Amino acid sequence: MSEQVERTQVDSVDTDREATYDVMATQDRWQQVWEDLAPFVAHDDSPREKRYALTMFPYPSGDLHMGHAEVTALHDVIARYWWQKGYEVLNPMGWDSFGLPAENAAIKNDTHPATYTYANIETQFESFKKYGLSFDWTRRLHTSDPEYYRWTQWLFLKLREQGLAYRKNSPVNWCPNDQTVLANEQVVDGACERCGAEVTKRELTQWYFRTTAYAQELLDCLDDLQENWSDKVVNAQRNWIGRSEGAHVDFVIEGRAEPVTVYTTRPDTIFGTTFMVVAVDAPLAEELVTDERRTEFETYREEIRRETEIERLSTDRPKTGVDLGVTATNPVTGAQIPVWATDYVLADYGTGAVMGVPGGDQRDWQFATQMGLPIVRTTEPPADFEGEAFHGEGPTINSPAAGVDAPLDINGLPVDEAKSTTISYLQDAGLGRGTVNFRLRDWLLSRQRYWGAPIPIIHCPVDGEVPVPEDQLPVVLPDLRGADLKPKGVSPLGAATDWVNVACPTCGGPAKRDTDTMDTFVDSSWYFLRYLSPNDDTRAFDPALAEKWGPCDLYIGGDEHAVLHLLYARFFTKAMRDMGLISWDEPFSAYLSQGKVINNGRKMSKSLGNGINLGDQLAEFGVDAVRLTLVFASPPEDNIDWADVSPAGSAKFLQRAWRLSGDVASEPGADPAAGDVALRKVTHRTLHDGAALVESYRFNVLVARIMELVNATRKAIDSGCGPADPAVREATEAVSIMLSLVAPYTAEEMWHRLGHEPTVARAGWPVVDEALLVEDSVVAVVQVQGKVKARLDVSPDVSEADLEAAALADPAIVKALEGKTVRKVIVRAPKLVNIVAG
RNA sequence: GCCCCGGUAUUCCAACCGGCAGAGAAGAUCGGCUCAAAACCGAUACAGUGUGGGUUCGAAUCCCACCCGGGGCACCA
Repeated sequence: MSEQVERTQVDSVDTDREATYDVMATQDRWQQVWEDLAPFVAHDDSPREKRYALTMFPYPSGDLHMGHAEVTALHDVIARYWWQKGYEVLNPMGWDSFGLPAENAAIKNDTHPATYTYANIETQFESFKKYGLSFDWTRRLHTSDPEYYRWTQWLFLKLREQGLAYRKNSPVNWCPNDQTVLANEQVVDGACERCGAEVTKRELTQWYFRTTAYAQELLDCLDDLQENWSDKVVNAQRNWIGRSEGAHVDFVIEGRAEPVTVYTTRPDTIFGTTFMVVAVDAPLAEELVTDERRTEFETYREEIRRETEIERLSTDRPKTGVDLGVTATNPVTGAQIPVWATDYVLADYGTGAVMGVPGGDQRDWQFATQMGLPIVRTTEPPADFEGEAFHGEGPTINSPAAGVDAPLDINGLPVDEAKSTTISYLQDAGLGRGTVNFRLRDWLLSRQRYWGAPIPIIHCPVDGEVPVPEDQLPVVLPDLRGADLKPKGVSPLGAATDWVNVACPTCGGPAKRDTDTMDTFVDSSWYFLRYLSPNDDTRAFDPALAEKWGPCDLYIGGDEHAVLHLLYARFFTKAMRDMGLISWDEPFSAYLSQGKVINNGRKMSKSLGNGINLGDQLAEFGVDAVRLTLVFASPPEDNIDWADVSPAGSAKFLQRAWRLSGDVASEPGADPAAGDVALRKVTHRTLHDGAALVESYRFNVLVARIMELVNATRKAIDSGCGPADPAVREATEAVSIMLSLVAPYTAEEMWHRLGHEPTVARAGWPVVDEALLVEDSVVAVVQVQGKVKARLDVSPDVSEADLEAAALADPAIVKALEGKTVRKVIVRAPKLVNIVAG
């Protein structure tokens, strides 16, 4: 070979090295190619093993932001990995497009909520495509489409048939600003979760889903989910469901046939019950109050109703209440005790009535002190106890008190035994029974707003509640816009007279439509099933497809939905299973919660002026660098502080990786077996470990390992085996494939420069050569008293005896042991020897 | 108050079943390249793992107590 030719080759390599990677041009080129290739369409009839990857679909408010960028970047790592590993991957995306912001925007701009909604959806759709995600866009859906909410309404009717949707009158949370009721879950610290206004109570007839019917199962299944769900979320759900064990105890009321049942978790303290308290807003209080006390009671009740939740929840305020004028009989002591109404007892928890045990409950203590009621301790506190009520462990006392003749004696028993003994006694005597209670309430789903799925019920004066016949679904929203949507005391649908008045489907007489819409969490409780056949106009979803694709193998989203959305979707799944629509118990086999993107230690907000605009970041650093930054910054669950990370550093790394593809001097298909073994070992180790890292969601470490391989390849090219070695090609191809999970544009460009056809996303994860994972020699550490004194190069399969001998023969060890007696030698071949000497 | 999770170089983060505290990155300093700067290449420095005990031949890792931070529940009887 002439010198001339050699120099030309070198020159061309050098030119390539100097060339810079045109990020923006690359993005434009490959986006178009991918659109034509459609490599991520999931085929229902594929023989390959399925994987269902799901990310929480966005609400269409404006364009995508950093939060969307993070969750989808993380999600895409898994989805793309599954494709590379040979699975058929279902990875759909859509929009949760009903909701209040669109309605508020419509009022402000005098338009229809759909205008705002669908314009934003298009904006976000274009941004998603630019962002290079592996979504199957053929399955796109919007919950605000009549074709979608038709099936939301259908499911509502199915649930109603099962008795899982019902209407009841009760005090509910009311947001005076949004002019709508709120679910318990949407009230945070007494304020509306959405707008922050102080929530008040209103007595209204509303629709509920009977989530409590599944309370125990929702709790039990968490044990299995625990393995593949974030601890945080499992814990939050457990707390939310709030199971407690206790007893129902019946108290006979003077002059009343029916006893009043109370719920208590401490039946062992029953001897200390010196009064009874019922919730002031419970119907029971109204029933019990004597005529002499009625006026006083009603005044008090009005006072309480006017209070906001915030006032009611403040814990250190004085206890209030009214004596109802009746007495109850303590079932074990026979004592006559007064019955009071108060606001510190909740109407909708337990039975709405409580036995007042001031000696064992701080709230009762405060109440008793304030009202001058007697206090009896029933658990002996430790000698140094300085508090008021005592609810800890200790022997039971005064149960009964000295000299009192009672049918039950639990004195001296520890709390646990005292409880079970009391429950057995109550059960035998027909005075009560052991029971379980949940904090979880039924899900209030009615909303007095417009932009949601109308509840498909017609109210007929003759036939009552009549479901809209299935063949008349969907009940389409009337065309309202602008001022029609303003809160005015009656809901927008209620004011749409033409729409409201209909013929009763049963008798044909005049009737009215239900004027509420459903909470948007209903829409998102089943969308993962609609993705299976989003255009099927004959049914909500195909059970056969649910069988094939479900449940979701991984769901990624934010913790803000840890209790609401996830719990509701779990409830829907169980209900649908019991209706025979699906066979699985849980919708999401694994759940990964992603952290937030913050800036400078604070949440991004307009008022702080610390917002990071996604579009600006993409324009400055390119899609891949932003995605890489988000994936590399921290473990997925942790928050990312944008001030701590370096998208410029990511861009730099991508350049480094890209440059490798220009340096490779062997032809495509070059046999790597002939290549440099040292580099091949790094490549195969990285492929092997990389797969495990993805599967355990340690994406940040995966990136670090790819960086390591890039560094090793760079070194091999510059000062090792050189660019023509086939191991360099093998390594660079591996980088391209692994990088395709995080930085698809760069990976595709590299793949192309390596002489391959698109798309690298479907190239397949290279098969790892096990032989290359074995090390020729490893470093064994020799410690004396736990301190490292020598290192030995040994074979990985060295015997313990040989290793020990080698260690004791090492000059440094001999020196360290001078004048000492070896007492014990611990050998862990091939890694370590520890010599204990003295 | 109860329940979860976390605390490792200046910073973000690694460290498998207890076995050399450092994989990767940011920033810093120095050097090479350059008329110069950026980019690029190379080198260097920086922690004994929140605190105090315990178990162990050996602890970032396991146990106990406490401190700090994040999250959930909370007048739920």
